[in-house]
Amino acid sequence: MSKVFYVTTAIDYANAAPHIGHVYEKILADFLARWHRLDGYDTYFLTGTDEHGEKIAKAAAKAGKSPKDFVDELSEGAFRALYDRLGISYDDFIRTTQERHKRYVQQVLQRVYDAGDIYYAEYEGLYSVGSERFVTEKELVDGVFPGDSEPPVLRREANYFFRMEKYRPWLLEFLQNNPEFIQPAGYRNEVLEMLKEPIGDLSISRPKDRVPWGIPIPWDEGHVTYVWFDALLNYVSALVDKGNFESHWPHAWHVIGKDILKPHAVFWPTMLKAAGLPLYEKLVVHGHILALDGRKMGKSLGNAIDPTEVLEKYGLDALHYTLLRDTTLAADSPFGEPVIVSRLNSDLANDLGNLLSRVRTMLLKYCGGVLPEPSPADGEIAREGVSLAARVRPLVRELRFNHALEEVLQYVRSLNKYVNDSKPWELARDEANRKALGDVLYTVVEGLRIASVLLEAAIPNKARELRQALGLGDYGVADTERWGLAPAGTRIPEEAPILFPKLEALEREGKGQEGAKPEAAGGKREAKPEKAKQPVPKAEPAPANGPITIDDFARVEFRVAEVTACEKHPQADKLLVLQLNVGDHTRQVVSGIAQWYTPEELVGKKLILVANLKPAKLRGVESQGMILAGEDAEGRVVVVTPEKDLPPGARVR
RNA sequence: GGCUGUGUAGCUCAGCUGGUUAGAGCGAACGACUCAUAAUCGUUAGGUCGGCGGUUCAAGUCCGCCCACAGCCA
Repeated sequence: MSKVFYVTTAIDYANAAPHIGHVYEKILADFLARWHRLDGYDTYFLTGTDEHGEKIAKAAAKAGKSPKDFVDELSEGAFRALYDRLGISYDDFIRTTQERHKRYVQQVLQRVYDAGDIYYAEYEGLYSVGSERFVTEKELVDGVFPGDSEPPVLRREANYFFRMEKYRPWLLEFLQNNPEFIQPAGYRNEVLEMLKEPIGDLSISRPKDRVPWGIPIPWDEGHVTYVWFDALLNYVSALVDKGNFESHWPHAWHVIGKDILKPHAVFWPTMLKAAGLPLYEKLVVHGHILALDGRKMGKSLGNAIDPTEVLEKYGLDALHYTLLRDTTLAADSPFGEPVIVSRLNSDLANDLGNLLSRVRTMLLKYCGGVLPEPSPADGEIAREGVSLAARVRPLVRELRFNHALEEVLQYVRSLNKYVNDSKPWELARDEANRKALGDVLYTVVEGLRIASVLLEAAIPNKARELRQALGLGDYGVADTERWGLAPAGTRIPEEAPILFPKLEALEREGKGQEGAKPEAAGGKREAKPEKAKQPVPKAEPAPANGPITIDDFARVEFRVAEVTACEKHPQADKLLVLQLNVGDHTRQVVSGIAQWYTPEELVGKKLILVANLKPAKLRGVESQGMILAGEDAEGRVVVVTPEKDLPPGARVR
């Protein structure tokens, strides 16, 4: 029984530049692809871009380009170029505007039509151009569909519909009988919930005169295929084109974001069923990447990570490793540069890179740069090493990538400990210990060989560099289950670059006060957090590093807040604890103004609150923000209040 | 409003089908060592496992209610 693995990512909608979320998903899929290749699977990895639809036609028109030129530039110039630089090891990059794809979509449409599962019907309703679908009154907020810039328009259309509802009972039963089909389980529950009620039929076409940019319906030139029937079929059309449909399709794992769960978990299986095609094997759903403060990333919020920038700054291996190590599929994960820096420095530079460095130095110094002949293996390190793959493999298959990597890192740490305990530098002082010295160094090299292979799917370039620095070649996962494959007598290179240079400088981000920034680099010195930094709110002489931009300013959220209650801090005589009414909710804020105000005189006052300051505990009491105050010539602190009355919660800008 | 999930040491999180003194990494303190990228290794951190009640010989681990947060749906 040969092992086959087919992995896909969602195809990216080519209407704007790629962001970190796109990158995250490709890295997840890349990890799976690389792991399975290393583990002896006949592996095929597909990614690509989704290039049809009204939104693209509009974006192209706005850019003054033809749709074709527009998507060419984004698909090749932005998405594919970025993925190449990221080392995404795709085997095929499909574009839905390619002939091979269009041909296949038409074939399948015709087949389903002939089978009677597609019908023609008229429909009238509110249509959101931004979201490319009909919406209901209920979904509108202030007359606009959330996320759109324009209100929906009334449209009357005749479209083709796919009889999706017909397959609902079948799908529900299938999912109940196949708990592993959608992973992680939380997303499966959501789908089961959706299927408890009618899902309706799926609109699969648009009139061509309105949306010319799409694949024509084969039996009706007046219509083009609507997004999902077009896009989803890429997973199959790419295989059919290369002739490996039969061999690979039944082993397909689709990696997707939770935002497109329904199309993949509901539309797609029913489409496949109607088309008489077998189902894919597994749906791998991931959450979203959030900013470090736990909020959504967005250009307008100014907290988005630019993938190109972090790639250049930290390298692809660190980016891959960190995104795999510090996220979970089951939930949204906060991510940012401090995470990368801290993980890069501790795991990759200190634990792994430094271990390579120390063993290389000793080999060069004590053994003339030649890997010594080892004694037969019997130690703990060898036993642990050869059994490591057996522990990592299931973790990968269960999509617990963070655990899989941590497992290997633990082994790396045990190698460092082994070196410390064995003290090769002492053995080297006495010629009588030659043999023991050689055994120790060989053991570490073997351990590193094993670790490098098991980490290779996450740090593809550096794993090979590591082995090259030891004069070693490439191995598969199975080769880590045997001890002693590093050939004795191997000569290691005299020179090798530092594997993971450490980052000393942590970018100044000016994130909230004393926040959760993992004090990454520099560490030891004198970076004492300077505790009890009481924020006596005196106009905060913000590090005047030149003027700030309007965007910087926009990140601060000021609101009017009414003091509803106030008391002295139980453990600090300079602090007051204020309860504030901020319109729709209340806040507790600790402020260092006890010398200037009594609790009584503050109650009822309206103050200005910095509402999005990261919460902090001051002497054990939580402070959810900060109030504005100024200081007069005598050093007296005065709180800021609105000149005329403003309602609690009103935004100040 | 309905459903699902989350809430464990300062921070990020492990803890499968209930069972020895609740774990790891990071950060911090102290110590050891010098082959190494001021790296590594060891020790220490005394956390009501969100709250209340229940089942049980025994509960972060099961049940009920409540609180907070998130997601999905309406």
